[in-house]
Amino acid sequence: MARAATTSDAFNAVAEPQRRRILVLLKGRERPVNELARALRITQPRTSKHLRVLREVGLVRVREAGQQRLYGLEARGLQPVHEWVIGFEQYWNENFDRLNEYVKKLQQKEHADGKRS
Amino acid sequence: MARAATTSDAFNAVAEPQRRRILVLLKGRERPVNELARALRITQPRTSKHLRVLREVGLVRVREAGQQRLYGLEARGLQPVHEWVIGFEQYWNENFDRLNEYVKKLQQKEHADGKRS
DNA sequence: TTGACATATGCCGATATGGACATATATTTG
DNA sequence: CAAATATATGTCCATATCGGCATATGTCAA
Repeated sequence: MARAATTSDAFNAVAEPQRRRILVLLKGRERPVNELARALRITQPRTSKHLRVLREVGLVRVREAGQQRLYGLEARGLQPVHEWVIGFEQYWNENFDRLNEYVKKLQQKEHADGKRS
Repeated sequence: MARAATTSDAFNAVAEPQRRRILVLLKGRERPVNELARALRITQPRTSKHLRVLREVGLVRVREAGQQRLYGLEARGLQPVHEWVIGFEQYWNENFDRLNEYVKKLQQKEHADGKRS
């Protein structure tokens, strides 16, 4: 077998730096391809290809506007990523460390109390 | 130029399904390589390679324990991902839509009041 | 219709990757 | 030390990409 396809879901689409930048640029307002290309300082073809990936995984939508196409953010597609990551929040949060210590102390106390009674 | 390296940051490390599963398995407790391999039903070498990637981007830490190595979650490495994604929350949240409508109505009201006064 | 402008695609080259296998390296035991 | 157990690595294969370039497709204006 070979390398697994990587441009098939939001996680992979977002793994590409340029694509992340595109999404950031689309916050708030739609933009035509050339504008994005200029902003990112990359060629138009490359921009179109990234946009295609983003479109295929549902992170952007297109709207025809005369001779140009306006790309807009489809943020809902980022929810799976958010939900997955948020599942780890408690593990990096300082509060978690404190809670952990607290629980530890509590257990020691319980232990002591247990012995005592 | 050629393809950009993809296993150099958390975003890319997490783009791989198996690696995501490994991280999930490491929530709460450390685990030796073989246990992970069995749980994921993938070969040990493959598991070690995924762990290497995760280690290089700082998402897991290793601890020698006799003849085995215990891998533990280093959730802090996921913060950049979380922070990036959270920046889009308002755009997918329904509340945002409601807030938007609310603001719009408020502005109309202000407008009306302005006219009236 | 022709020309200018905006995008999308196809093709090629260089390289990164995931996976399977065999094997090297360590550590613990007998 | 030798055997067993646990991991890490190197090699080979097939394929997925990213990027550049040339070019096809589509749209609007004169």
